[in-house]
Amino acid sequence: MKNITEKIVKLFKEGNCTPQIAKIAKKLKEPSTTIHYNIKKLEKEGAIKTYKAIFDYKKIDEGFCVFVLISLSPDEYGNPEKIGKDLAKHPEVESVDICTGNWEMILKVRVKDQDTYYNLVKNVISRRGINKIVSLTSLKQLKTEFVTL
Amino acid sequence: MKNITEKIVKLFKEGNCTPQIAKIAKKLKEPSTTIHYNIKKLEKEGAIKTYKAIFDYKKIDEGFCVFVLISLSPDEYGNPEKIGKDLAKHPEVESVDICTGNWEMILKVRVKDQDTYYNLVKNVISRRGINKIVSLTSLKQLKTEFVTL
DNA sequence: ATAGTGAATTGAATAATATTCAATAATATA
DNA sequence: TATATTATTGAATATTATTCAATTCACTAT
Repeated sequence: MKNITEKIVKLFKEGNCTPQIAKIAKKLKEPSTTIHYNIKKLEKEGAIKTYKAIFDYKKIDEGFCVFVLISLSPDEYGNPEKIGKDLAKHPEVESVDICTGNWEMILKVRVKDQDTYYNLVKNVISRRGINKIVSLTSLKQLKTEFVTL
Repeated sequence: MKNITEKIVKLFKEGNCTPQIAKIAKKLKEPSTTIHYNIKKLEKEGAIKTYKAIFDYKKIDEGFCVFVLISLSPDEYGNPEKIGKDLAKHPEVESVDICTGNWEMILKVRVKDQDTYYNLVKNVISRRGINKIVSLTSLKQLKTEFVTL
């Protein structure tokens, strides 16, 4: 037995999906060529970044979800994007935002369990330039990525 | 001219996409029927919730993104999901999480601009049961929904 | 070990869908 | 009003998903 599902999940996280033009056409009661034209226009304008799958993360071994509020050390205020882009490279990181307020950065992270998260904090998140972090663990997700669970 | 794009964007937020089986098959060098079988299995197990589009939100008039940390009033501690599910109904709300720590709930919200957000806070987020909120406005998004921008 | 069971893989045939293209219509611009 | 640009659409084609049946694989109990 090949373990294909893991590879599929990985591909689905970033894309490898496509619009259902025929179904959209039926729903909107328009010709499929019109829908096709408008979708391609949205893609060319860059309004649509990609098409991807949304998961029940518990079922793909990523049930532990944490919001990480990050306070940067003052010498990093001038270039928060450098740290942010580094953190964004990690596949466990769902989102990276540079923010206003008491925290300069917010991560949303998905891992298997608390142990895995602890290792991520030690090995990835704790680094020079990061002054303080507050971890808010999600106990229950009611909606993600605009999809109600 | 019909304004179809708005309707398409709305449909794409929750689904109306589908996997690209042929392309995945080529990437993984497996027969497309094998890929098909494995994807359908993931769907039946409920591991895949839906297939949808990811946007450059600035280009679809949702450039203002805020993380809302919510403190519930003590009489709501027993049933935070009621408020959460109500909030999840609103299309501006990308995610709703029940959390540990100083805040019992975290929202991620996307609207057009600060004015629209102000109205959302007044009309939707401020309600009985919500004790205190802290809004962390995203100044720059480096990664969203696992997609690097 | 091995027979038996259910699950996974796969090729061939078919059904469904996206895409291309050219014609027309609508809108914007000068 | 004339002209250029953009949007809509039907018909033809290319691509892709899906179905089905056959085979292989993995696991369990004897």
